Amino acid sequence: MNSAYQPKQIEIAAQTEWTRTDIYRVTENATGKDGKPKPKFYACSMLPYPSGKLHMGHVRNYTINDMMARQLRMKGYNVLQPMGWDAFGLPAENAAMKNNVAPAKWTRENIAYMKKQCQAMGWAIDWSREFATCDPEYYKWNQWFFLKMLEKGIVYKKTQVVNWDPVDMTVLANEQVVDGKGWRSGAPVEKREIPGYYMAITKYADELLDCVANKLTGWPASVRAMQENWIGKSVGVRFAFLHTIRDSESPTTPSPLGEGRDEGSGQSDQVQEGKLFVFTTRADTIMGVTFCAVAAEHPLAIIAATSNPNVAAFIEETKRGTVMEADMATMEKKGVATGLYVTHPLTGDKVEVWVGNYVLMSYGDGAVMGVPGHDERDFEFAKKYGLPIKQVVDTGKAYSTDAWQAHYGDHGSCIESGPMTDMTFDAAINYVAAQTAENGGEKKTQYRLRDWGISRQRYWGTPIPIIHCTDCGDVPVPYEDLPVKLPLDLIPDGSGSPLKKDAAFLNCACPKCGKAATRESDTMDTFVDSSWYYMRYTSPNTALDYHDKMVSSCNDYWMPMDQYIGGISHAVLHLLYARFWTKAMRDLGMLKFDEPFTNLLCQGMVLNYIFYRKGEKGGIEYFAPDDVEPVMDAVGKPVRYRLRVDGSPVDYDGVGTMSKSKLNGVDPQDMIDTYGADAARLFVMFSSPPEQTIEWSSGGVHATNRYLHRLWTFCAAVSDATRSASEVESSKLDVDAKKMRHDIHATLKQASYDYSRLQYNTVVSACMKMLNTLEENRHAPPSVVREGVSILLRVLYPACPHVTWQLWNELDFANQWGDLVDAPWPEPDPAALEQDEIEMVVQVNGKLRGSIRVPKAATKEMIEQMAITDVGVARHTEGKPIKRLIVVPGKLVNVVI
RNA sequence: GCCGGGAUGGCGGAACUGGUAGACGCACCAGACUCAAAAUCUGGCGCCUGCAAGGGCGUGCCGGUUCGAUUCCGGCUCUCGGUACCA
Repeated sequence: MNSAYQPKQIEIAAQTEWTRTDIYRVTENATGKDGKPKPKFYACSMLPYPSGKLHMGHVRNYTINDMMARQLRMKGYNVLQPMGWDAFGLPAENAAMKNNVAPAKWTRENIAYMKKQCQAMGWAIDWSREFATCDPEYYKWNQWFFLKMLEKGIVYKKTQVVNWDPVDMTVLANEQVVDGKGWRSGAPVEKREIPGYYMAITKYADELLDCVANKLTGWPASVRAMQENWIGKSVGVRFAFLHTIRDSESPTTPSPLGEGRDEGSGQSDQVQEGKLFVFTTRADTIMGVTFCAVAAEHPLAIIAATSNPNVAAFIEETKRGTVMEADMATMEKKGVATGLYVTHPLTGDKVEVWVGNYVLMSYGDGAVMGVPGHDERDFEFAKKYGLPIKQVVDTGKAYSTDAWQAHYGDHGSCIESGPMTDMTFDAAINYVAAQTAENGGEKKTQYRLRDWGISRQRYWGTPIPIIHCTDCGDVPVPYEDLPVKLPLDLIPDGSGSPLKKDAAFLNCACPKCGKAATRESDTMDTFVDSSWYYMRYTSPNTALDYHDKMVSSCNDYWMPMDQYIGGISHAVLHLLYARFWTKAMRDLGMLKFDEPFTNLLCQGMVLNYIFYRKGEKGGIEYFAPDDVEPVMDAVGKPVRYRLRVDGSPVDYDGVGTMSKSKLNGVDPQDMIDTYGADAARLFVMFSSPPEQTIEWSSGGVHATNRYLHRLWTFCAAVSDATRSASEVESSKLDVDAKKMRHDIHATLKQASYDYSRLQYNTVVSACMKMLNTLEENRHAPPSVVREGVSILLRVLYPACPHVTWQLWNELDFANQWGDLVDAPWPEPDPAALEQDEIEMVVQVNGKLRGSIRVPKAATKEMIEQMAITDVGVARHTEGKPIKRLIVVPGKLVNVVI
């Protein structure tokens, strides 16, 4: 065999052979060597956005997936590992504007390049199942399912609030808002209400929550907690303050927000005449109400604004700014009195209505009762505007209205509460619900979760299959006319969707009356695409029912998915939408299971430095870290940064996830070109455990490269001597050979355990230890060396499939065990793990003072005797009485004095 | 703001259920080989102290539980992810 490791040559040869034999293609009827069906294992990663090049997050994600898939295949599973492209989305439109190229062309070219990179990485992907979400064959089913959900009432239309750029005259994504300003225009962003389609995920709130607790046992606890908190179930009372307020301009109460409301959130009758409904989890504090606060969009606020200029001005002011929750929650709490009064349902007192910017229209009824005595936000608000603060709950601790204290929000017993005085929390809640029942009051469950708005005023997405007819209204596109195809040659210009200006797309006939009509120009949120793509993979396009069904019959074999892998950034939105979508498909009779992902691994983010500069108009421009260099002070600490090309200054914005928009992604191609895919894969796996965030640094790739060179050189050196070595006979080995076998098998045991808990960085450590052991014992009996090499190659193979595959063949293991891809996973030999003597450490008062070697069969008394007579221990115990002796078998002795 | 993570040598990280802190590597230092460099090989490497044997300190900060705490509990700091139109 060649004496030098040549990664390029080896990797191309291996990949060529794998492609020739189509070795990673899987079917639903695979059988093992015993003729029995193999158990299936579906291991899938979140699909990449084709931004141009793979970045390190992709390499990490798909190598984790690949290690799992390859190891489980060796363990006898029928493993599916597919790949596809999340091809719709904003970055394609940005690239189109920047380079004057159509999103379709840009996307397709990126996919072609990134697919080559995937293949060069040697991932064991079944490419026969590949597709892109911008394929009409795929997004047709987004449209089909949208219409099915519309029929079922899961899809409905209402208004939505969006970020509006008044200069570019366009809707902005949250990401396109920087410091409250449009990213291109630099103009302050405003809120604007427009119509849109919604999916009623809140109808499933209870089931989604219940399954988090009872079915998602293979998910990380942190993700389950995040989903629970996101759904945010709270139990309380919804009741009304009565009033006689009327809009002076119209006889009936207006509904400025128009058509529907989130039915699941129970917001259907908030504008009911004469009643101001509020929801509260603290009905026990109802006697402490000193004001009511409504959102700026609330009907009472709108009515007040017609006659009160202060209110009108305040409502106008709240329109400034963005729709982002982080902005809403951190801004200064402000309000204005309306001069309107409602009646307290229990006391009959007059309570003034305020408009507050901290009241969210999207939660509950868009109105709250103000109890400054026991709610921190209300307390702040009351202090600011001089409203009365009244204590009505005794928490057993001192109370003063001077400053808020955490215990004011605790449960206790009611005081100064008239008929409710001395009531417990539960009694008070029941009492309020009963007393307000006559006017619609009731105990109620409220969710923080909102329905999913899917309409986007953008070009590069799935067209929403609706036709607007002046006579018939909104008409669904007939199923036989699907897909509504997206034109491929448009180039956006930054001022609204180009679909709105494309007559060929827009103009059509109404399916109902045949008159001229207009297509809906909004497209779907890309989370729609990612809500079910993993089921389309299971339906290979060779399947008979692939073209006329959303998912083929093969989906029943592969789903639910055994292991899903992806970034922690998707812990809530994507993973919640996918769960909802699955339940909706189930309810349409398409699936037999409730949850799509049995086990979930959330890999940590790969972070890199972020550099930017503010443009003249106020917009922001990002720079790639590779194009930036630091300027050092005398001590060698970076004080500022500049562009390499012209020395102009740029600002440093800390570290953050690698993203297309921030230009801080790192292309792995240089690493692959210099060291090969195996070294790159090994480096990424070695550098940290899968779930941990990593700050990118490339220093260290050459270490894994060095390791693979050492491995090759070692195998070449022992090749001739060990090729025809016999089986190990453990009883005939000398002490050194036994020790070597023990080390190899103990390390194998550890590595197998680490594979099972997906801790791949220590698997790599184990491989390094094994090579160290082999090198130190290169003159051991050939049978023992050969066994050691056979174990090392199989443990390393899932991480470095090319070099190990080549060595496996070179050393003639293939004849013995078969192709490495399907070779049996090695098991540690119990005989090799046996040890005659065990080393135990001895502590004095918990501090390490010595160590003893004890026979395997030593009794507790023998161990204690050896421990207290140890020299290092005696030095510290001299002259002091021993109070206690703690023996942890096989580990340590602690002498307490 | 709210929800969920994280913090261990100069650096990446290890330590499985409360039981030897720093495995495995990187960087660095010294030596070997070389005309020289690279590569490779050997040894050293938490901090302070000591000629050494040894001793003291040490897992973001403050406190607690325990024979024993990186690990459990309470309170902080900084940082990362998400926050519903980035994907």
